[in-house]
Amino acid sequence: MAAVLPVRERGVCCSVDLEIPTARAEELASVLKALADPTRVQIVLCLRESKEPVCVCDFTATFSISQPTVSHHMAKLREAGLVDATRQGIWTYYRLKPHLPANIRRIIDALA
Amino acid sequence: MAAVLPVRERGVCCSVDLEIPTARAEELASVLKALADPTRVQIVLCLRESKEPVCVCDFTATFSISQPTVSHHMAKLREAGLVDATRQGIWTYYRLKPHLPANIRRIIDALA
DNA sequence: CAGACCCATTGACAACCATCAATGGGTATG
DNA sequence: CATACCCATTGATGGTTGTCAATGGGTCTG
Repeated sequence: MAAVLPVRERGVCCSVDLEIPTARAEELASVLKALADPTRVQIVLCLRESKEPVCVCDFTATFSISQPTVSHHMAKLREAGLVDATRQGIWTYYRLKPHLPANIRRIIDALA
Repeated sequence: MAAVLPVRERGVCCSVDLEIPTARAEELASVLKALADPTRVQIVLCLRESKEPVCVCDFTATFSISQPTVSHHMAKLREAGLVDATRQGIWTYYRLKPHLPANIRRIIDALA
């Protein structure tokens, strides 16, 4: 169980190999930030499950937060490129963006 | 391509079915929050790749941030239950916690 | 047109976050 | 013992975030 620890020499620290470029890490972090809220997790999972786009007013009816806050959350998801909005009459419908990058899709699937 | 939108009636909004309980959404959000930083993404991916635990001083040598900031990031990952620390002499080694929940593991794997 | 409805934006505020300088505690070396 | 090293904590600061009240712009119904 106790992992064997590397032997080291005082005063000698080695740079670590980065697995991904910094720019990519920033992209990923921004997507993760968009998902890092309980309400947005619920919204994304709901959109993932729904075959049809979902109307904002239903989200407003579901969560115990104000309508502007729901709108704010939808905007966050939109800016992160995770969702897609369509207006029809007075209603705005959201869906998960089709053809999300595979790894983003995997993250979302892992939440369910 | 244009998705078919549900027909609605004015003044009638329906609560949406939540896919997961609120408590679980909060748990997931807290893990996502721990991952939602470029430096921490790099750290986690590095730990994921490394067979041996990694010494903090190497992270300090890798990123262009101060030592207290590195320490702060490690603490965040620790509090989120993602990593594990072992002291040996003057060194502190971190590794991904073994036996992470499968879905958390899947999220981390999706970052690579 | 008048009113009701849906939604986004703005402004404000408290809470949180990433960062650093300074500090202190623990550990090895000479 | 004195020094050097590694790391965590504290305090402070500028930036970001989640939230709401207020507002305004669109859109439909009567």
